[in-house]
Amino acid sequence: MQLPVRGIAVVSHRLPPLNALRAFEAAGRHLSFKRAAGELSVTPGAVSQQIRHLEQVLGFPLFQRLPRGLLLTGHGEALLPVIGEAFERVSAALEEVATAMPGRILRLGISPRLTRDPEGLLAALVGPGGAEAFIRVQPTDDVGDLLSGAINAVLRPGRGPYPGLQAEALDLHPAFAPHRRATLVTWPGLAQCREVRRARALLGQA
Amino acid sequence: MQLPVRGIAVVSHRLPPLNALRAFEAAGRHLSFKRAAGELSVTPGAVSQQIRHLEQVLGFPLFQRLPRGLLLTGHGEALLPVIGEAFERVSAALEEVATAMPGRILRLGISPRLTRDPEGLLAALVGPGGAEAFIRVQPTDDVGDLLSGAINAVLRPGRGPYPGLQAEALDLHPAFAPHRRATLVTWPGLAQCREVRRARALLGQA
DNA sequence: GCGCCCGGGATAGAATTTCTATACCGTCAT
DNA sequence: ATGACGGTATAGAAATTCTATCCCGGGCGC
Repeated sequence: MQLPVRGIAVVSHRLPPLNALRAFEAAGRHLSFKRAAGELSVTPGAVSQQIRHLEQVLGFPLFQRLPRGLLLTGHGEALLPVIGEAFERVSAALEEVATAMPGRILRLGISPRLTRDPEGLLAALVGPGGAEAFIRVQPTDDVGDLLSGAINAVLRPGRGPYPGLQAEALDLHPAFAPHRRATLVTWPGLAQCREVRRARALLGQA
Repeated sequence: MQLPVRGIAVVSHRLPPLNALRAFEAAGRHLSFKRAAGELSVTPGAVSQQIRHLEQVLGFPLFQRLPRGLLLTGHGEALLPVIGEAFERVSAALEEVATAMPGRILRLGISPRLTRDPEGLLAALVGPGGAEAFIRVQPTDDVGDLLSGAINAVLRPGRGPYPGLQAEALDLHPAFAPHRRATLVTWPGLAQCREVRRARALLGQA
């Protein structure tokens, strides 16, 4: 009895490469491989490759490449809402069920203008043990670090604007005194995930 | 600017490993790693590993393992319909848009009792060129070949039953004369995909 | 009661996929 | 004219996925 041969594209389900769909969804939402890469914490080359491969599997282009950014083709426009909603529903269901995903680490920048000791402040907020398991802070307020994928969110003074990003004004926890307000900036694709919501709850006033 | 470090599980989207979700969906639908493997054209060990990894990422079990087959846990039951529907929607959208996925090959068994020359018959049905691009026939009516993943569908005389599989009675194309009816058996996860539908249209009476 | 079959589990290593690093390109702003 | 920007291509590294093989416990047939 012959088992399936690797290396040829057999019909194994009705789905194309799923990681490539994830890259497509993020790139379609941002209309930018560079920004999708930042959100997914990979390099822009990785996203470019994934999309190129997906287009080959499907047999048509999904994007029209511009000098700065992308346009969706008709096929791309037809697919993006469906893929986006599917991922949204899966993600929401997992958020409901998976109270914690051990091993997932939120890399959070905290502006040096807000505290000189981000790790100390974090420890003060969460008490001993606990939250370090899901968050890792570093002293930066450079949105460029967020865009490049070096961090996943950044707490910084100032209101923005932050085009293409999700920014939320927070009333800061008293531990930040004398600072009272700041903005938590993250990727739209991460804004609703559990770790970001927990961070928001920790850093803000209850 | 520090790019993301490989090897640690960073928050990169709200989704766990997508291939593992695919394995979960198939295993959940069949309540069997073995049958899921058959549908996905991988080995049962691959499915077992994928699910085990997914359970580690999520932090809880999805299945209760039995000596013969599986039960879904409460978490597994909560997730399966959502994941299943999400994949269904994605798949349907892709079926709508992707009129052909170059490179996808349907491995079809045709019973030697229906024809001694399955390739010749296939050529007669499709005319020169064309369909070979998506279908590859071999002379077998062994449902075990389907179950093991060696083929994706089988055309055979007889009505079944075929528990856990999708079976459809066909009025055969006159090229099969004197045989007039047969059953096309495939996996439920493949039954609606384009290649299977095209095969059904080719083999049956218009 | 025993032996065999079955489906899941574990592990080592192979194969494939995904990613990074690097250099390149064309366009745009200065 | 030049530098910055975002996409592209490629080689090779790293990670993921898979296969092969052996093992296990439970169920079933004899």
